[in-house]
Amino acid sequence: MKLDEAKKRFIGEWGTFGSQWGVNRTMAQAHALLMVSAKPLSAEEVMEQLNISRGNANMNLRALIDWALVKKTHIPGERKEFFVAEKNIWKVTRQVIKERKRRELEPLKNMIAELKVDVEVDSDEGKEFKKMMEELEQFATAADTTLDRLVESDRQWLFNSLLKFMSK
Amino acid sequence: MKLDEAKKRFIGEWGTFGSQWGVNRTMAQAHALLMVSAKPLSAEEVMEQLNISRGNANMNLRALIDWALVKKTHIPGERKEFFVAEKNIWKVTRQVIKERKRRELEPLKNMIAELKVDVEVDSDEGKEFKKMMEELEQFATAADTTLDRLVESDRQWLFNSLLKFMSK
DNA sequence: TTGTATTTTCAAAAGGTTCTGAAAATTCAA
DNA sequence: TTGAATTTTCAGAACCTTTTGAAAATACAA
Repeated sequence: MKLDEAKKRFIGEWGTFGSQWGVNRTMAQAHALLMVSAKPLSAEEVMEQLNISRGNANMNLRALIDWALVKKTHIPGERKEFFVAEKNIWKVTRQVIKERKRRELEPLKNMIAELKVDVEVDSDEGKEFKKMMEELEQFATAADTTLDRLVESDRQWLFNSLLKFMSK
Repeated sequence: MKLDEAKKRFIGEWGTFGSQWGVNRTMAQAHALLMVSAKPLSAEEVMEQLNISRGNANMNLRALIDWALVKKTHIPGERKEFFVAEKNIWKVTRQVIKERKRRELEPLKNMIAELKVDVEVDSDEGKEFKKMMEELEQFATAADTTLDRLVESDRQWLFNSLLKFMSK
C-alpha cells in the first residue's frame, strides 16, 4: 500500500472513531492528518487534503488548538501560519481526559451533589432516589480521582497498572 | 425540592451527559427515567414522562435493551410489557465499556494492524508513519487489556486501584 | 501609511440525525 | 378462529449540526 493511501485510510477511520465519541468528524480528521504529517501544514494544505472549505478548516483547527492537541507554528520566510499536532499518543490521551473531565464530569458531579441535598426524602421513593444519587456521587468521585491520577502520572501508568494485574 | 422535580432535573442532565458521549439524548433520558423509577414502567409511561411519541419510545427502549442496560419484565395480570433498568452503576459502567470496546476499539485495532503491515516503508515519511501506527497499536492494546481487566473485575476494582495510588 | 496576503466571521445552505404518527404486524384472551 | 390490545415499522417532517464561501477584519512587508 502506498503511503498516501495508508494516510488517507487512517484519516478516514480516525474521523469515524472521533464521531462516535462526540467529536466532530472533520476535527478528528484534521487531527489525524496532522498526526501523520512529517511537517507542519498550512490551513491551505489542510483544506486541500481533506477537501473542506477555508472556513471549515479554520474553525476546526481552532477547536483543536482549544483542546491543546495542536499548536500554531511559524516557518522562517513564510507569512502563513502552520499547524503541528502533538504526536505522543499518551500526551494526547491525557489532554483529552483532562478536558473532558473538566467539561463534563465536573458539571455532572455538581448536579448530583445539589440534587442529593435538595430533594425531599419523605417517601420511600424519595429515599431510593437519594440512595441512587449517593451511589452516583461515590462513583463519580472515584472516577474523578482515578482520572486525576492518570492525568498527573507519567506515560508509564497504564503499563505499570497493567503489569501489576498481570502479576497478580 | 419535590421528588418529581429532582427526577426531572436528573433525567434532563443525564440526557445532556449522554449526548456528549455520542449517545442519543432520548435514549439516555429513558435510561435515567428507569434508573430512578422505583417500579418497572410501560412504554406508555415512558412516552408520557418524556413527552415523546410511541415510535420514539419503542426505538430507544429497544436500543437500551440492545445495550443490555434495560430488561423487559412482565407484571402479573398486565398484558403490557414493562421495562426495568439495571440500577447498579458499576454494572452499568462495565456494560457500557464492554460494548464500546467491542464496537469501537476492536475495529480501530484491526485497522491499525492492517495499515502497519501493508504500508510501504521506503521513505523516511513511511518509516515515521509506521512508527506512529506502532505506538497507536501499543496504546490500543494496553487500553484494551486494562479495560478487559476492569470489566471482568468486581466493583471494588476502582476503589482498590485508588487505594493503591493513595498509599504510594 | 498602503496594498496585498492571510485569517476570521457568519448567514445561508447542505447534510445528518432524531422524532412523529399512522398503518401494519403481532400477541393473546376468549 | 376472532378481535382488541399492544408493539413494531418506516416515510416524511422537524430539528440540529456542520459546511460553505464571500465579505470583513487583521497582519505585515514595503
